[in-house]
Amino acid sequence: MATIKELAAYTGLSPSTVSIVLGGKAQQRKIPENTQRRVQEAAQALGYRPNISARRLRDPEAKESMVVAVFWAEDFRAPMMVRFLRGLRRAIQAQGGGCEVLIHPYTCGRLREERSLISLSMFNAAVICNASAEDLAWLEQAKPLLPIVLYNRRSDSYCTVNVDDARIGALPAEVFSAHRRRRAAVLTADEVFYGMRVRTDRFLARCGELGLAVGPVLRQENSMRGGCEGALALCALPGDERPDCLFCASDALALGALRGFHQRGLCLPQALELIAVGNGEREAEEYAWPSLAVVSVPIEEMAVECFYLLRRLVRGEVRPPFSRPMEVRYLPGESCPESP
Amino acid sequence: MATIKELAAYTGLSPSTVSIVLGGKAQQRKIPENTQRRVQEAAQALGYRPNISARRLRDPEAKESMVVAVFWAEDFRAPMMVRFLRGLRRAIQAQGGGCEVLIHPYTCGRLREERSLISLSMFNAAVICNASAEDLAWLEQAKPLLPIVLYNRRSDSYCTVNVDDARIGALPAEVFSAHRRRRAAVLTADEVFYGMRVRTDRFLARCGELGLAVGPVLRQENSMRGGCEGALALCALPGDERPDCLFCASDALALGALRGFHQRGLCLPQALELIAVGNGEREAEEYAWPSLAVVSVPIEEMAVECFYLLRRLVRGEVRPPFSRPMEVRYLPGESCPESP
DNA sequence: CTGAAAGCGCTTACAG
DNA sequence: CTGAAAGCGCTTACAG
Repeated sequence: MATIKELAAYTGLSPSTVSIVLGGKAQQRKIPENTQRRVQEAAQALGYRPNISARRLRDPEAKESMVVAVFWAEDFRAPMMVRFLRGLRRAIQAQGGGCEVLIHPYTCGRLREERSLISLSMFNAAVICNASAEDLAWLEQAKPLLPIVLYNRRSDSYCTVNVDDARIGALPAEVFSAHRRRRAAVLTADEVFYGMRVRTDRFLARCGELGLAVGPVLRQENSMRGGCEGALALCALPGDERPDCLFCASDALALGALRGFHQRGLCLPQALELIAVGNGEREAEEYAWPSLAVVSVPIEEMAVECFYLLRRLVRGEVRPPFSRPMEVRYLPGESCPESP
Repeated sequence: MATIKELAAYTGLSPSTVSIVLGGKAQQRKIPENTQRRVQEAAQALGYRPNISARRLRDPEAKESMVVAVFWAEDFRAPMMVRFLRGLRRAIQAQGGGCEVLIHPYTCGRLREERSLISLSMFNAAVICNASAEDLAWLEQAKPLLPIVLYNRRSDSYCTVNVDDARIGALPAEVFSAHRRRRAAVLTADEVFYGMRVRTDRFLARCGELGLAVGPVLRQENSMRGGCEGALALCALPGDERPDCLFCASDALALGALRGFHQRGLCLPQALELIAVGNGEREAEEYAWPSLAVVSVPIEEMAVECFYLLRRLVRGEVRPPFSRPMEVRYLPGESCPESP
């Protein structure tokens, strides 16, 4: 990678002149066309690429601004990143900017391979989302030296922003019970983090407490396809094993399940009430047919809190571990209406 | 913002020692606990925040890596960013990494306010997505000095990656005509860029060429809500004005329309065939009920091409303007099956 | 155990 | 019109 110094040597000009031309200030500094051309040709010939860090180091405006990395799993959870970034953006704008967002997609379970978390020279702080148990274990031991907030995970040594997973599981059970449903089923996916298990377990336990029978707990790929297959499997059950209410672990599963139920002519909510964990776009839930009843995960608000927590961490105003709990809300929908 | 030098002055230590402690190398350099504490306390007291640019400037690994900014509109198009980032990530991984992605949400029409495009000290190159006519006009005149690729826009002075908007409009007309449909309608939204108008105009023109009557051209908010309202409006038309085929300008509009048609008990594809511009997640199209027939916009592949073009631009291997055309594909679905 | 010095690549007064 | 010098904030040999 050529530097300005090298271009200077190559052209026989000084670094100052080269810098002026490359910075687009030739006009105001009255550099003749000819000199400009020499510089441009040299840049082309030597493959010059400006060093952004060096430029930034000199830029007084840039000094105030900090860089926050968002680690997000590059799997079925990718679409949820939109909601998170929306919240993050909101928080940054609310403080008048001054924060750049660096996206770091990563493979779940391989957070340890992300050198940037160790090198300390890529960003000021990081929000780590979607961490697996392995990733968390590594974090507990590696202890990166920069401010970190974990999104929707528990930790004894980091700052975290959390939802109450037990509540997410209990709520649907209570609604189903109030609606006098008799047999509940669960449509979920591989438990990529501990909270998912808590949701399912707590749903089942609460059903038990309320006298609801619990039908099958189906585990499918966390996608619409998985949801659709799950629904078809439920419809294939013999009549007495068929549930009349269903807890879906994600919007994707639920939306796919709607298709499966349509295919089989099963009528919601009459034959089956459905409540999903609302982790997708609200509009997709509302304009589904039937619209989805959800226990809504406030992803945008959680992103805002992640940012605030990070800021307090950077300023030394909070010391980890610290957990910021967030409320989940139950939003009825046609798949499980308020007054059935 | 305190610097290491200031911490050194404050503690009476040298900048070297402070740096060693702050870099987490106290152990290996045998700095006594006590000195460490002094440094940490000073950092706390003075509100020290490391300057990432300065660190990066010294990091030999970081030197190779470049920073690409993605400008994306923070409006109804936000969800499409997921597909774009997926493609970008794929391209970066294919070349073995060495590229950071900076997300720059912006307000459409206000690109001119993005100082980072002028300052040159924030990133090496940029992909500008969703630019409005105003934004494009500004770009043509302001001519930022860094490598820029425009996503899905036309330009006389920039490199661009494009789909054939005329083809996107013509294709559905041809399918409807082959299916012997008689009256076509359009459900679209405000034309936030020129290509959208081309799609609609070309659809209408092609219908005319093929002898298809054209019913109303409805303009709604580009969202599921808008789509739903559009569908309800279509159903409210008197019988002889009601279309039997519909071209939707986006997946969001189409998915919302499906709900509207369900509400009115309109049967797809019998009563009405529907083809959408496929700009959303493929899975949402396939698992809709009925599944959507789409003219698919290859967003991921376009992102890959944006990256390649940017790389060639950075290396001086291509000179703007240059347009990379991308193929669109027609994917039948239940809303407009191959053999009706 | 700690410090003085050099240098990463760049830009900007300042001087000529 | 162009160049020599200083300095942005940091880390790392090197010396003691």
